[in-house]
Amino acid sequence: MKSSTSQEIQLKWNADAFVPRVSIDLVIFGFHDGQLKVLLLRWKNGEDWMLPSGFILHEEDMENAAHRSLQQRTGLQSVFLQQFHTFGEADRFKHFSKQETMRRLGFPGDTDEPLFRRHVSVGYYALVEFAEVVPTPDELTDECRWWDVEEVPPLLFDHNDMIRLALKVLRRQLSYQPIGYNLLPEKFTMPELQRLYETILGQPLDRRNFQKQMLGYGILERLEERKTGGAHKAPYLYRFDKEKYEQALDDGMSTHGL
Amino acid sequence: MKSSTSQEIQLKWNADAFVPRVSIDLVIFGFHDGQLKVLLLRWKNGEDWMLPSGFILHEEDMENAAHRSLQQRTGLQSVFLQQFHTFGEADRFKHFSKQETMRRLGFPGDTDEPLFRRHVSVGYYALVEFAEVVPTPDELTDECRWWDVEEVPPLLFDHNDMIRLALKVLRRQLSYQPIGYNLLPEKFTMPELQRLYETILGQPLDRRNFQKQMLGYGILERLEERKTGGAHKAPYLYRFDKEKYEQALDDGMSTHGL
DNA sequence: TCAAAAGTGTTTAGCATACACCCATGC
DNA sequence: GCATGGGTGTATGCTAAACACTTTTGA
Repeated sequence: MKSSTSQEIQLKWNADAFVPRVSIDLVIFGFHDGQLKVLLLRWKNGEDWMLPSGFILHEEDMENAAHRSLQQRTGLQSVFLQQFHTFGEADRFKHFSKQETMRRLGFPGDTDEPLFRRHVSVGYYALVEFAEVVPTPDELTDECRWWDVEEVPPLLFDHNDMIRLALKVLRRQLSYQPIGYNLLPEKFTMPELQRLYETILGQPLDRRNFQKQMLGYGILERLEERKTGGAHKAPYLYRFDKEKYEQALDDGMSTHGL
Repeated sequence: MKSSTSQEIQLKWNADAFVPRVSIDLVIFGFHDGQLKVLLLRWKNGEDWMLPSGFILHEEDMENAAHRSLQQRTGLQSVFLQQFHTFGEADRFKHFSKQETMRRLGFPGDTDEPLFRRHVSVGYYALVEFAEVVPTPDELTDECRWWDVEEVPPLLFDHNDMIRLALKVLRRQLSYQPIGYNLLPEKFTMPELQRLYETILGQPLDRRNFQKQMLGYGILERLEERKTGGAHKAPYLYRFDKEKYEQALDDGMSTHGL
């Protein structure tokens, strides 16, 4: 753990550019290798991991700030992004105290570092296509990579709570509106889609019922056979009907249709 | 519209005591006379109405701040209070521009009044027992009273949007968890409970199915007959089983069980 | 030819909807 | 006694859950 003074870091992060006291935290979900993944950042010169976060520019809509931050970490432009909870506890330091956290992150003493002032944080979760993401650290972090949701280490602040709640909301959401458009490649098989659902829900589903349900939504378009190396009967490929998919999303919930 | 300088108002509202840039807005629902009501405040010396709002003390949890503000407006201590959305648009002035709003509220010129700086606002909705509320204006308002949800006038800021969304979330919530504990007196009849549901949902329900569904939740306790002046067959009185009610709430959703 | 994965259709059960009859009370 | 509101039970239908057989393919 090398020394890096708070000055050093402050230089690269201009607190004045942003609305103070409000932050955005992103729980970015991806799906790969039959596992649900979440994107985490490792703080400079250390072993501490955290969620990607962002701040709101003075004249910027918060939702835009969330999209912008997501874009900066993943390279992705338009994805499923949903506000799920706002965290407003006075003390949001969980595994380590504020003092301890500052020390670990290279802010010695009790400087009045804007980063460590009390923040209210708005949590968003995103569903993105794993293969298209280019994980990119920011000015404060050394590394950005996917973690298996089941293997997330103790994170800084209350970020473990955030992931847990995001997952809870995601699971509920799954039951009344289709999800998958942003988590899978353009063409996918029904078993792949099913595995995605099973992974998110954490429980096995019946193949036949699943297929019926999905097709029942009327948002899937079937293509031709799938050839590739699969060592068994070749499954069909499907594609989402963007139009109808969006429709189904709106019908379910949405914070927009005020 | 009398003159009241911004100084006059600022004196009574100490912005330094609170976390800046974050506000809390409360959509307080009550039920009376077969109508869903919402509690509104009228700004000093004017005709402009708005939602009760609050701010977070520096060392205070946001949820506590919401409860505290609610307590101050209603006198009620423990009620159903739920965060439903955080509003983060850069410009949250709807019916009137910022300039116009400041003028109407007695802040002439473009003083840098903390109240009118850009805020991110966390919306909570509350369900309270109408008869127990003592509507109480705050330092910035002259009047606090109930409005029929259907007859709410154009409000300041984006407060009409907030009510609309709160109602939407409340309706959805109603479908997967019981509600009513905080909106009705301790003892109530099944038809009363039904009228509450019908009012919230904005549609008539079948008496018999409604009763079955409610009793199915296993959260109601039936008492003896109801005597009073009702000009027809006396309906039974019921009471919520607090234990089981709380249980049912937790089973449904909840932002707590992280 | 066999195991493993995928495609398809039928039965069943639970819950929500629709609906009808009897009882109490005030005018 | 009749209109109004309240109490209760049954029939129906739809959707979700449970379940079995056939087909393809590589080893």
